[in-house]
Amino acid sequence: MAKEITIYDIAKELSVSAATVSRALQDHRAINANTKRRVITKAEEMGYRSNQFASNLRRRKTNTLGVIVPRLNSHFVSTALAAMEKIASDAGYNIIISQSMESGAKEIMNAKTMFENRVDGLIVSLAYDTDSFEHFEKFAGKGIPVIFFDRVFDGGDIASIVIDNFRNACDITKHLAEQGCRRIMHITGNLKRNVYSERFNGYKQALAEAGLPWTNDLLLETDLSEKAGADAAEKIMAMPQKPDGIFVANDICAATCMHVLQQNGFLIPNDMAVAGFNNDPVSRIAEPNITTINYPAHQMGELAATYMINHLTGAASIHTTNKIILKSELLIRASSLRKK
Amino acid sequence: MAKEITIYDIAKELSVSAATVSRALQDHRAINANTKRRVITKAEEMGYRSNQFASNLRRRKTNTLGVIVPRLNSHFVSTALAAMEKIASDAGYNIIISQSMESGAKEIMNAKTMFENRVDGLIVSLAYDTDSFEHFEKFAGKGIPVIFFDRVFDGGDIASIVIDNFRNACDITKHLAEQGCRRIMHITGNLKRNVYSERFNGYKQALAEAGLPWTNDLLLETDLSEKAGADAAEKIMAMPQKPDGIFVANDICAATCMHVLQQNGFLIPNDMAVAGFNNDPVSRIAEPNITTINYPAHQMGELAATYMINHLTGAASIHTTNKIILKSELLIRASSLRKK
DNA sequence: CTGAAAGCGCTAACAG
DNA sequence: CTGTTAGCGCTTTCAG
Repeated sequence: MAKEITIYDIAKELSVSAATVSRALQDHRAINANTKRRVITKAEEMGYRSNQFASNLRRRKTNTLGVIVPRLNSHFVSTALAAMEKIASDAGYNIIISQSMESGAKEIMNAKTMFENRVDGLIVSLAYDTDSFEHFEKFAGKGIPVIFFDRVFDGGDIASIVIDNFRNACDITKHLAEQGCRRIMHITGNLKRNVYSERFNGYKQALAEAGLPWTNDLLLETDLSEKAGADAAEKIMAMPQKPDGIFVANDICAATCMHVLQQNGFLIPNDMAVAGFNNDPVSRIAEPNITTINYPAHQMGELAATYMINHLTGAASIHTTNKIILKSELLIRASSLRKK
Repeated sequence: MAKEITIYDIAKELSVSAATVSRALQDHRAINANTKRRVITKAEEMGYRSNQFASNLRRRKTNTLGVIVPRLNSHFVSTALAAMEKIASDAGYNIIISQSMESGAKEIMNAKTMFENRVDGLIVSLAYDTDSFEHFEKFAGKGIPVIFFDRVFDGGDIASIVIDNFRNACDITKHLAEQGCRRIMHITGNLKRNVYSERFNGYKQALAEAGLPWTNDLLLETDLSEKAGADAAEKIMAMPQKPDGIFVANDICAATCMHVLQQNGFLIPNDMAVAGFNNDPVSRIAEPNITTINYPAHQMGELAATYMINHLTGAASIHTTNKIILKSELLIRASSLRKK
């Protein structure tokens, strides 16, 4: 393997010092334009590539953001990540990504790796069963900013970007009630997580406001996967007293659930009205189209990254704003709209 | 900000050398078990975190894989990435990800960053308009392995993981012909890319075999987005001579196209039979379910990462196997299945 | 505008 | 089993 060219090699060739080469390469203003040109040309010619490690080591800064997400392969997550990557990359930051696979234990390991790789900042959406903040405290201790998005810790004054899950769930449930639903079921994820507990609370609140009773059998806790939707449909069909409205905490699960119900002869929305959450592409393709909440995944990713980078460059501190609530809205579609 | 603890600090506290600390921390076998314990305990106690840069600099190795994809937010890509991340992470590798946004120019910049960050290996799926190999040649020059997946360069002896796009397209088209379609249209992406050109060729081959003529107006080149599907439907409805079968190169585009056609009164599959590609969740949720090709995204990601890591650890060379073709298969569903 | 020199924190020969 | 030593390649005062 060919020897790596260093700034010293370039310096020697040009009979200047390594310091000059280093400065020229960074376009330092105190370097003669002509010298710069010579250095850059020579570097190219010799096949030089800068060594980020040496630079990072020396500068004590990595220009890298760490991102930990529950899983990569969800429409919401990958959309948010795509936006973050774009912002970060435009600002000269790299992104290292890892997935907790919904496991708190894995998340702790991920955080450790990010810590040792000295990310300049960390952006996180929590795993299903994370219940300790400890593994993120280390970052705070070293002055490394941590921002949470979507799945965040309840309360506290931790920087986070969310939507108003409570209100959205309230709106959806209220809408179902207005469509004449009297037994509205809620299918959701792990209630430990803010996003699901808040939606559950919003749902209950709306039921109460509509004067509808809530009973245990109206709640189904699942992993919200495609398969969970089908399973949920089976359970619903086995219920002695069936629901006439179903509010599912994500679209993909809502779609499969609805699909199985339809295959078994139930009419949507008349026998059962269905609503999801996220505005995933499937909600627009399922027939009937699924009523949902427009979740600004792209904006959320964009904002998390922008916010982080502004903090890192000193343009604005993360500590002055603790919680950002993005606008999200109810999209009423055919799956819940009953003819009057 | 608190001072960073280094192995020297630990060494001093314990009255041993830094080398011993370094070794103990790596669980080097030539270190007394007792010493190890003391070092590890002390490190924890002092809040030590290893500095990967210093280590990388010294070892000339980063334990990082670079991945460049066209975009993160596609079901195929995020599924493949999720699988890669898992394999890499289990093997102690980090992953840094960047997206070319379908632009060859951006891809070149991404490659440069990966190069300077000294990734140990690079995994790539090409942008729409990449047509030069140059930016990857640098890697080969330094002995850094590069593996392509899905969107690869045509021919050559470059390590790549693909499916048999030609045959799959052939199968799909043949199936449509067997269902009685006589004017089969093909909606695809940029024909510069292997995946689309091969599908196009397979499609034409099957037409020829079925004795069906092909004319220019049966091909529609788009960006295969959700919106492109709707636009395509409009174009189809404006065609003087409409197709009776449509083979779309991805499911999401097929789904929206089909949806708009249905809204305008066309019956699927009887007026027009529809087929997609990828086995995206939407293909299973659209009504009727969409005939498609089961694309092993997960396996592909898994294989790319495994293959890369085996090469890096010396377990198997990338140079002995050039091209891996994964099994993929036609899934016939209601969108193309006509009653006899 | 340029150079000399020191050191970021870690690892790996080599020598005991 | 442990210590000594010499860098990895770069940046950045400080001094011209």
